[in-house]
Amino acid sequence: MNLDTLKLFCDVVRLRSFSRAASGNGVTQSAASQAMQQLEAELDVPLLDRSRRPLVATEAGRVFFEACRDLLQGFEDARASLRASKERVEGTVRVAAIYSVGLHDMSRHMQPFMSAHPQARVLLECLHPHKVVQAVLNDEADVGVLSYPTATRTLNVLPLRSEAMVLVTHPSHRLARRKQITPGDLTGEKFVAFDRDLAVRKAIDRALKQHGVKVEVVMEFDNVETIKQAIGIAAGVSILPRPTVVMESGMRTLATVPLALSGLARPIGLIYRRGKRLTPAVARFIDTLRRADDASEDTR
Amino acid sequence: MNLDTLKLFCDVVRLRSFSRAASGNGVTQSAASQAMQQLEAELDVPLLDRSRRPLVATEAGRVFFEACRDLLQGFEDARASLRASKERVEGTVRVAAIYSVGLHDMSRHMQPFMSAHPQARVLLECLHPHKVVQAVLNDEADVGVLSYPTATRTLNVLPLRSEAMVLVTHPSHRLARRKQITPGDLTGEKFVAFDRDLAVRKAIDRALKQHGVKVEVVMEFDNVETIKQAIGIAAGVSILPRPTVVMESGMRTLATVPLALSGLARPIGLIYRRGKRLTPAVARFIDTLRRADDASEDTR
DNA sequence: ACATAGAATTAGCTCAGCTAATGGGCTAGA
DNA sequence: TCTAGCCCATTAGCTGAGCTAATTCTATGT
Repeated sequence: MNLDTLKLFCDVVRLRSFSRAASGNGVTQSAASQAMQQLEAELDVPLLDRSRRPLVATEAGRVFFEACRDLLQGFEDARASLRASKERVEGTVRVAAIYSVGLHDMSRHMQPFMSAHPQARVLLECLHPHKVVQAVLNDEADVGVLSYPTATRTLNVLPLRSEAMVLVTHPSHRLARRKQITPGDLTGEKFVAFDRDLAVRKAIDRALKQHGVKVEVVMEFDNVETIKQAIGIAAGVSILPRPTVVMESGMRTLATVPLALSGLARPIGLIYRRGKRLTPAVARFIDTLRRADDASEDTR
Repeated sequence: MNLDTLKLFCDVVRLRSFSRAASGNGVTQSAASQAMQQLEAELDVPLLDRSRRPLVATEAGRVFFEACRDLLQGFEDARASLRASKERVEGTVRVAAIYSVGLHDMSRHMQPFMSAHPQARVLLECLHPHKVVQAVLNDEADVGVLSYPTATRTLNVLPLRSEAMVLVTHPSHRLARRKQITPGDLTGEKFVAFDRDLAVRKAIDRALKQHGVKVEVVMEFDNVETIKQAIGIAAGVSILPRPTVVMESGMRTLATVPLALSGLARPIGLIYRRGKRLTPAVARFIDTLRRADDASEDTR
């Protein structure tokens, strides 16, 4: 059962003529005649009364004509809505980012992309690190931006930059004025840490242990914002990526001190599904991100 | 664009599997794969995300799936309603009859047909003679029953019977008591005639003229009932088919006298479109009619 | 009755779409 | 991490559904 046949049938009924309907559909009169006979055989009902000139649809033919009309209309509608949704998705980039990157950097990087591609849409969602990975795996996001990205069988990684880690303290803290500190200065300090299951926590712990430093963990949080608030009420110090505290540092609400802990830096990367064929919009978005981070490298 | 392909697509989405959908539709996995690729190419949109196992529909795929679902449902509905309408029409006989036959005979003939074929439906419509022909020509009736039927290129005739014509008078008329009359007895009588454009009028005029009789036409009507009413008020006499006045004759409200006008009789016949293939129901109905009229022949 | 337009029929061909066989990529379980 | 198994993609080759061209048949108007 072919939609072209149904279209042909509708035209035959409308035009009351096989030959005109046929030429209208780019086939011969013979083809139309055969198609209609086959249709009638398939449905086992005479649809057209050929004993009159010009031919007319039978009762059944009229019923079927109405139905076909609606059917074809419905199909065209579906096609149209598909085209529309395609346009929409084509120009859309769905980004899942961890809080600390999303809140500080993404909006900044998105500006040049948006102005360069006005037809494109960027959907940014800030999530817990684990959720970022899940979102990309479930194809709820085209790309994910997170720290300490790890490639898997299904995920590709594109390193973006490496963020320097600094000591962050309350402005009145004894170390706040120091130009530089050594690992040993931190011994015994009250420390506001990341949650144990975060990669950044493990990296910091490893670095401290490597330098033989032992701190007193007083609080644990899963995001930078809350840690900053804790430092703000002088609950302790912490080690955070520099880009996440530039604003507070500038406003003197928090103090930052460069840290000489070898190998401690937070790598930021971009992940996407390995198999996935990237749309032009997504490809250009990734390009924009890489370009921006190459220009303002913020390592060490 | 094939409905089978759309069905296959729906099954693929539902079952989340090419191979299961394929075997469900009686084709190989290869065929399904090719069909889906072709569908996606046709619509220029990826409908299925094959990079995950089990596969899932893309956003566009889900949209199209919904549409296809409705489409296929709609088609099946149309098919079903077609089947239903076929059944209905199959068992229906649409009869168009002239008043004088319809009112007196048809209901009588229909009884045995209906009881023999309880599933059948008979629609009887009583019309003006010209309208009877039109109804059959326009396929608004399967068969027509009328007097003086004439075959044409498009109409076949099946003679049913020939009705004797009798003189009909008011009971108090001077000729009412006569056993038999000769043509000459009618000379100068006030006469209630059929309309000039009716075949029966022409037949009566021809017969009277043939016997050199001249009557005084005082009224003209296009149907037997009105003529009978006119006779009932003693407006004049008339010549009518005997079957149309048996009741009035029995009740002595009108008088009937046998008429010796050679060649004057009203033939009743059945007409149907020449090209038309008669349904079993119509064929059996015609059969019933012929049988009944053979049994109770009412000629001369 | 004839002419004409338009549908049915027929024979033959072409390619859309199928199968069978094979190759490649997820995914799971050791 | 490696491997087995399942599932989809790909390819080559074939078959018949559906097309065209040519002819015949039929309804209708003159």
